[in-house]
Amino acid sequence: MSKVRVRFAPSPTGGLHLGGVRTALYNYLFARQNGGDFVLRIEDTDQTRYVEGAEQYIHDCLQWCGILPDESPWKPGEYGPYRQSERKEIYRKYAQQLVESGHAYYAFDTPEEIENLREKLKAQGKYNVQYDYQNRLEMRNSLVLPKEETEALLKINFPHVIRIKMPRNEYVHFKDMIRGDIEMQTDGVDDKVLLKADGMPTYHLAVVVDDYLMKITHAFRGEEWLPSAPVHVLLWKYFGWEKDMPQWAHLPLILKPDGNGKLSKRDGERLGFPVFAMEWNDPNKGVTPGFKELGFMPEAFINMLALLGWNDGSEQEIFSLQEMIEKFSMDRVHSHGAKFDFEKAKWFNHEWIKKSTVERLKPGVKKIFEHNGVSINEENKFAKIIELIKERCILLNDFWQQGSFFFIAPTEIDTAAILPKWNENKNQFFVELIRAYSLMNSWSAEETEHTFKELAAAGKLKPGELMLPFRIMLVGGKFGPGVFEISSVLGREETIKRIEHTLSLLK
RNA sequence: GGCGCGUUGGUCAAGGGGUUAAGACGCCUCCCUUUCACGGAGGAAUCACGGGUUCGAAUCCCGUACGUGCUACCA
Repeated sequence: MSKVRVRFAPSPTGGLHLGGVRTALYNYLFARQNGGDFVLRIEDTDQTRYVEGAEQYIHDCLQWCGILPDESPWKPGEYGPYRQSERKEIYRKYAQQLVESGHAYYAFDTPEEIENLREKLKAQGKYNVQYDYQNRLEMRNSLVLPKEETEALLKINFPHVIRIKMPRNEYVHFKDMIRGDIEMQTDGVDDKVLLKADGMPTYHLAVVVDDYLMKITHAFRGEEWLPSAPVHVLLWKYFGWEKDMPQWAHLPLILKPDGNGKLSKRDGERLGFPVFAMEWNDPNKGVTPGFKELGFMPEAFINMLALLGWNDGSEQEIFSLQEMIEKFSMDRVHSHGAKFDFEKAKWFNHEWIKKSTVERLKPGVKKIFEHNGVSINEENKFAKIIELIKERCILLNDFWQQGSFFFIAPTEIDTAAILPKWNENKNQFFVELIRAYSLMNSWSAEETEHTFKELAAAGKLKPGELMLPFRIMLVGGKFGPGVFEISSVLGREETIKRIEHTLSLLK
């Protein structure tokens, strides 16, 4: 049994969306689980859609997710190059081999001629408007042209493609790791172009040749590839590589949360959530933020993604990468698409924030604070703050909203929430509280609470009615952890200053 | 239109001939907390439809409907 070898083959045409990351993740899990290799290959044969910088971006996304493969396109590697544009010559050689064996042919039809064919078929009311066994003999290709003419055209480099000659009325069988045995008839598939006029291969030729040359044992891709799978299976056969054909798995689609259809970038914009792992800066279309920028932890992101289409059969929902490697199995991946639910995605992140240690959270949270103009000098105090507020943060960015008041005195005090029940007795209480606090020997949450309650009892006031005003004085509004915890972190001086400030506002 | 794939609460889903049809998200009620969360208890809500097979079907088979994908010199 040869070593397991999988590949992830994105095309550098835009941001890395949810489905792409999930395909990469499943590839990664499978490879790690079996002690195999995970190859990253770049499908950049469509030069019209190629976007500068997308390769590096894909690399960065996978790195952020923690699932970078062993061999990247930037290292030569054992089976490189990994950019298909750099393998151009290889594909031509194999395509010609197919022509020689009679499974493919040269086609010299111009785009207009193809268009004419389509128009003609439509006019005849034909259902299948495609270049196939029914009409290939009426077209301009090496099947009908005399040998000399074909050679002459090739010699003058007349624009041409190489098409596969799809057999008529044959059945192609293959096994899908998720769907089981699949049988498809060849008639439904047209004579796919294998090599384009610009010399680049199409996906159909490139996957087969690359998977063979790179010794791929398991090929996982989106469900949208299922209809053209017979072409690929046939190609493996025509090349005589049948025994090396990888095992297939066609992954379910990720669908729009509302309505129907595949999740797209537009849906994210429309519904207000990201669809890319990381911020994607399209040179033509501008910046689209990703899960990372929104404050997702990579652990939560891949956990959520993995569970969108797979579970281990237990009630467990929170998995670390390591646990996923241990428990993942392709035969428990669903065969149907799943609608993406952003609320659930946020729940995963919340769970991960709660479960993460302060040490894990610290660097990221620190960056957010620094981004907001607060530099962290006291590590211990910062750690205490994170511990105090992490359970109420759903996204990493919430740490700022939940914790900024520890560093910056609130500029807006919600006095409207205090005023209705405010009176002279309460005012007096806080004046005395300031004095009592300034006389305390030490400063802890327990002690400030004790002093607070004692003073309230002395003034015959209910502590409960005083705690809300106190909270608002310290944080500006009705939120945050326990008030005495807050004042203990804030320190005596700052606590008193904030009480005084609000008191002056209430006059 | 053709072909492929699919269909368990609003969403993610377990379950693969006998179950009171798990669990999670979201929603609602209550408790805890005189903030907000966290936590705890409870609630509403589901086997697309029609035929078979069977003593018995969410589960197996067929059909229909619906959804989705492909039907490019895009991947």
